[in-house]
Amino acid sequence: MHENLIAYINQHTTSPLTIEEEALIVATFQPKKLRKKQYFLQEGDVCKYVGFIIKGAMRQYSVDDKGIEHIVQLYIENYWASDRESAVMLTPSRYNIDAWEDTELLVATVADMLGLIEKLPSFGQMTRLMDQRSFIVSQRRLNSTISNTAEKRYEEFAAFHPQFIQRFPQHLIASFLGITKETLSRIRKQASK
Amino acid sequence: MHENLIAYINQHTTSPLTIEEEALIVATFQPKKLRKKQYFLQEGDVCKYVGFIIKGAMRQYSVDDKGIEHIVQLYIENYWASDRESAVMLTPSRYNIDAWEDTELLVATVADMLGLIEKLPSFGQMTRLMDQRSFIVSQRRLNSTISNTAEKRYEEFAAFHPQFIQRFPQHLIASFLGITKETLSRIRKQASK
DNA sequence: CAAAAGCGTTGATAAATATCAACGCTTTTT
DNA sequence: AAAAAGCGTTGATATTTATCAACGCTTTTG
Repeated sequence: MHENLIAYINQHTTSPLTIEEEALIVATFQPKKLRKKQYFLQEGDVCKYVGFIIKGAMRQYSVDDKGIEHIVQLYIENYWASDRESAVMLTPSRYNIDAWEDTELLVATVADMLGLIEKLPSFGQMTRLMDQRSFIVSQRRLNSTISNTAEKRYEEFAAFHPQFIQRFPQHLIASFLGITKETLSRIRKQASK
Repeated sequence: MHENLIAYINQHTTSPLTIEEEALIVATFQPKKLRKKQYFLQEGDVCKYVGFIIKGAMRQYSVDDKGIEHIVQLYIENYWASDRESAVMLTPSRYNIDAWEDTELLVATVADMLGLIEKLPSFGQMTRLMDQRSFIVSQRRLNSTISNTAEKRYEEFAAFHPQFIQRFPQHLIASFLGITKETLSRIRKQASK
């Protein structure tokens, strides 16, 4: 169960975890299963947990006045699910996070994460890298959104994230790209000619 | 000159810098002046420097096939200017960063920054916080972009970033929001009624 | 197994936004 | 001081994207 997480940490650090450190990781992260559609975080709650996905797929989204969902993040295996904004700022979340497929997670509290960062240099290094990469990916996506047409955005997305295309239905991809499902359907029709 | 930076670090850490640590900061960060329009980073170069703005204003932008600039970031006093993507991944930057006003910076190399993070716990703490906040701000902006109309996006931006509205011309704000200057002009006209 | 919900597609139409061109005003450059 | 460049605005028009409604197919649910 925890092997994936250990391997993941070791891949993202310069010095691998010692046996004792591994034990601390195992003791800290609790396995948890979510059924499809089950919430991991609900809008309005302060995010107190971080989940590492062992198996499954999740999504993070806001809901506007009209009740329309807007996907800000898609998660699959080896991704960290949580609302960093809420967890860091200790503010109520503007997002929901739920399971799109039945999902197995390893869960730690935000407080536990801070403790691990203190105690394990490797863990601190890994989370720092995650923070940096999250920003990088987000900025790229932002740049793509303000620079490109919907069509180009979809092409780029499909090229760089084929895993997501296979895994999530089109209407979620459309939402992630900031367009309607109808528009995406038409874009794909055009492109296939 | 370095007082702003020292104060900034102390504001973003739990334990203030010691005298020795302050000396190390001062020794590491070199003052640098940029004239208006001067580049701090050019597209295609690997970002090797990080600049803390003492006085002035800068912008970071990509240029598309048609030669149109798309602003991904605006910087003023107490902001850190750099392309994190290029600096972390060691890849050629897709962005330009230049001075919008005459600007005074304190500059360190990316390598120096890594050294400081190793040596000074406070500095490590501060940069971690910066990484987290950058992501948070970016994700908020992304959510706003995919969820709202141009009008709402501008309202939100004006409400949360009045400093930028005063400091940068409208066509840069428009680009930052992902719309044309004409559209922003019309939005403002509407809103003023 | 039947009913319902989820998904992708298509058509007709409306709304949002971009494009192109022109103008007046201010600031910067020569 | 004159010329050029930068900025914001407006009008006319084109393009992109959203909205609303309907349909067929598949998957899930009762």
